[in-house]
Amino acid sequence: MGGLMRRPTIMDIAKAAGVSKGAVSYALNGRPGVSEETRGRILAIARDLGWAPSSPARALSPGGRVGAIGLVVDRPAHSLGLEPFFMQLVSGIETELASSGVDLLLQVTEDMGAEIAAYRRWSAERRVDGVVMVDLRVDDPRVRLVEELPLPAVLLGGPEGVGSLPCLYTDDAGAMREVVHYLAALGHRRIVQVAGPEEFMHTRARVRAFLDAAEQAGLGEARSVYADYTGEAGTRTTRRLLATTDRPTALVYDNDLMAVAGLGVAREMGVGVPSQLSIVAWDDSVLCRLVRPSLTAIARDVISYGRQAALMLGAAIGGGSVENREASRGELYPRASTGPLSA
Amino acid sequence: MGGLMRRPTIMDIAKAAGVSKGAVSYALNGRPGVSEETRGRILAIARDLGWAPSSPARALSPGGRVGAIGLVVDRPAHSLGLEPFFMQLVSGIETELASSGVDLLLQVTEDMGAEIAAYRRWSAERRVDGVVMVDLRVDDPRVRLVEELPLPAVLLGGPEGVGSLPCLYTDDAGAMREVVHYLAALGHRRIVQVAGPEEFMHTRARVRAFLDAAEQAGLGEARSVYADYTGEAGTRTTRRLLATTDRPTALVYDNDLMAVAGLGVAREMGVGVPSQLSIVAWDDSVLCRLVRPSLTAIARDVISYGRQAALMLGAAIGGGSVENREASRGELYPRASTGPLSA
DNA sequence: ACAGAAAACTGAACCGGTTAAGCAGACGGC
DNA sequence: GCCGTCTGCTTAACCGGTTCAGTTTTCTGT
Repeated sequence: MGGLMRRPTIMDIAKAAGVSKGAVSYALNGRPGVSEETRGRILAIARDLGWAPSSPARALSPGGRVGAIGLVVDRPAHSLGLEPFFMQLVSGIETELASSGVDLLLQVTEDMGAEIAAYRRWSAERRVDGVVMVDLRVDDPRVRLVEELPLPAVLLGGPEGVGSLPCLYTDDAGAMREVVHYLAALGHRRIVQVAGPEEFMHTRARVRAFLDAAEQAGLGEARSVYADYTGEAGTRTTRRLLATTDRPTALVYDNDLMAVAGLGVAREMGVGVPSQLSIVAWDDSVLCRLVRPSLTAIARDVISYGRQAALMLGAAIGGGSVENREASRGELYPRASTGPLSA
Repeated sequence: MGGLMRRPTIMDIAKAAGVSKGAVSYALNGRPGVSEETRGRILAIARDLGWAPSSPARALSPGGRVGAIGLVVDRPAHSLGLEPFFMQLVSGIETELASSGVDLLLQVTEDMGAEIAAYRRWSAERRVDGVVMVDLRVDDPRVRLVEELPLPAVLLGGPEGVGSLPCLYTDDAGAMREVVHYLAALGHRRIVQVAGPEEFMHTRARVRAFLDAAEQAGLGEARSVYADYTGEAGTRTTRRLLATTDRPTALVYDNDLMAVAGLGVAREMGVGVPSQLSIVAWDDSVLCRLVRPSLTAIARDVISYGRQAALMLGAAIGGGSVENREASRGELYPRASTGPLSA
């Protein structure tokens, strides 16, 4: 059940050093108010005792931080496990937090209502100092909520629709244009985007960029269909698309999971990849490299994306006003799933 | 930067209700000491004010809980994103925690040293009330550490090597025997297990069960090779195994990621699945269903695994002594990747 | 009507830190 | 010699809850 020794407090240190607990606090926090000699003695005792500051006690002091930030991931649990994006993001956030001893609270919810409840509770109960929000939506109710809550936040997405909140955004439109031009250059004319949920802002941006770029490239028959990022949706949608008489010759998926599902369907239906169908996945991952043929993908540096988000949130928590930032754009990695039509 | 209104405290409620803060505390916690009428009034005021208890303040009181538990995942970040197991586990843990308002702290580390440091810090700083530990190792240093720390814990794994800590274990050996018998019944004689890292206890258990069952079934040439769960390891190992003259006719992978990688290699090398090679994956996931051919897999109910772990940890935190439990065993789901040899 | 007990509530201490205010002693300047 | 400042430390209040020990009020029994 664990050791019995009471955790040492600054009072224990004070007694051992023969000073008051105020002096100990000054010494431990590197503030003036104690002589260097006393400070050294106190630090040594603290080390010997294995003292560490009580996070709740710190948080309780006026102006104190709880030393934790929150992240809510609102995706169906079974699809989530497969999206490397989130774990990578978590990983990136944590590398940044590690140095400052800040922890990450992760919550997986099944709907937006639960997500909103989580922010409310975290703020009201003082569980976190701030939150990173992902999957920005059109008219996102979270934006207004968090704006009026005492809860610093950084949005991943935007820069439109973020209200007064600082955001970290990527040039999805630019990356999408690159994809379309690449496919056009390979000779594809009937291309379809299997997009994410319509309510996501980044879906909007990508769809618009896809259609615009296609039109500009003279690909009249381009269109986008919405799906929900799950493998099932990828399967269903692809099956439908490939069953038409004038089936598309290239498909662009908004996440890797749907792309892999699509690849499976093509194989099942006897449609050769890339000989008869090219496939591009958004968000690269080991997954794209593991399947055969390996998938051409848009890769972004999600780890550094997470790090930057954590950095910005740290600044926002610190109280400064934070500038919006643009993260590095995704790059296209051509692999075996794309090519010119043959036969 | 967020609303300006100060968070309401029980003192605010006390003033509004014209009682002392002690009375408010009794009322809010459903304890005797206030009349039903006063209690009702206080609750109404609390609701109107949008009051919620300050987590740090609660934790600070003698015997107070911080209302959070921790989970450290010690896997390389890039492979991790793909293992549905962890997200499912997180998801399961959280469904159990949700009702009691307990939060989950997630930390992703790159090595065991960092993991141990995390437990130390969490315990010393009172960040969590307890932890769930996964991937139990042979002579696991975490066991002794956590035993002597004031830090309730539940281990996923065992029941050997868990010291005095409560654990939740699965009958991996039984499931493995089922796999071997299934393959033997299909006529396979040269089977190889691509196992996880040797230092994991569950790897040991599975390897032993695999070899024992194979011998019992008269499959003299069965053997196990260790890998590290990453796609790269799956690729490399499979390539090596399939390049031998007497190549195996069936491979059993210890996780889904390596299995998918193996499938890719087989395809690349022109080895038909399942006509010339059968593949079984441990831990089912959407991934196994998405690739073609779909992978035969051992599926466990990871969500309920997580829930049970959370439940046990809750009991351990509560102070009771917790019985070890056996979680439901994984079941074999035969799909398209296994079959008798043809040709 | 009044003692005694139970119910309702108050006041204060406590958890473990931070920090403003106060105070004694050393030092420097003139 | 005295005044003022600086250093080094102590005291005490505060954060927002919980809880124990009392105190007052109300109920009960005879």
